Amino acid sequence: MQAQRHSKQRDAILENLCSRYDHPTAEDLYFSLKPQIPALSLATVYRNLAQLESDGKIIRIESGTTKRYDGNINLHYHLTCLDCGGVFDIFLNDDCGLCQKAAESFDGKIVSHSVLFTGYCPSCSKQAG
Amino acid sequence: MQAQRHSKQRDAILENLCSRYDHPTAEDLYFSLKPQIPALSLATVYRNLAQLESDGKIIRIESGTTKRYDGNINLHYHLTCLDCGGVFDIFLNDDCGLCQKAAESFDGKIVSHSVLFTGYCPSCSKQAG
DNA sequence: TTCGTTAACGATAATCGTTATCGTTAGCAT
DNA sequence: ATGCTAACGATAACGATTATCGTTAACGAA
Repeated sequence: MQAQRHSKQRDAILENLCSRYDHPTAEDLYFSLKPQIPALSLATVYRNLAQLESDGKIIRIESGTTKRYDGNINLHYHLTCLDCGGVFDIFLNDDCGLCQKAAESFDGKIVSHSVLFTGYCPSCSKQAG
Repeated sequence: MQAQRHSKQRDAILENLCSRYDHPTAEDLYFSLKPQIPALSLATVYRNLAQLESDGKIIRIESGTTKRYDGNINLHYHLTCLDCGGVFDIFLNDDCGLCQKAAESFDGKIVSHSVLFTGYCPSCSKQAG
């Protein structure tokens, strides 16, 4: 296995992702970084997101058709708004014993977990209900 | 809005899905039903899965690239095996207070939730670890 | 500092799951 | 039986992601 080389593009992608809280798609990041790195290719964004994810530096959110990414790797959950389609963070103090209970009732090995809520975000729930 | 009509295809899809526990993809169901309904079209499978899902009769599992479906609509969670790629059921008695805690700490409205564990299924965890 | 190796890049073609289109079929109310 | 149109089957289109390939640049060794 070869050493991973440093790259401006990967740095920029990670930095951009960690500085925002809207859980962008690969394309969102691409357009966000394009002014800063005009020669950037969308393929490079996908490549680096995959790499950063397998390195455990970012999180992939499986929400609907398009994958979204999160630079916050601390334990937290997400909610997809049925109205605006946005993805929002939900911070709990712990996992509510979910992993322990799951480990007790499942005859396999649990490595990680993710929770995806659906509902209405603060803004949309105030407007309509 | 027009009334939903009955169709053999939809019946067969729902029945097939409810009789199995492997969380098949649309294509899995298509090939499974093809001998029984030779004229079946893959588009029909997709159409009916979407309809059954919006009717609340089945559940869609967002696991990786391909959507999978589950005929069991009772509360339970899933685990994706990192080894074999299969999706397995995890039954807990309740949601461990997840929804309540989330509602308390989130200024929006929560409608539903899903939990996806990753790890190793019983069979794969016995073989390797 | 220069050189050689090759990881990573940019551009773009290919892939693949899913959705849309459209002419035909069949469920069901009249 | 007849008419209306939801649902069908076949297939084209779509969109997100991945693979390919020639070029560029990171970085260890000379």
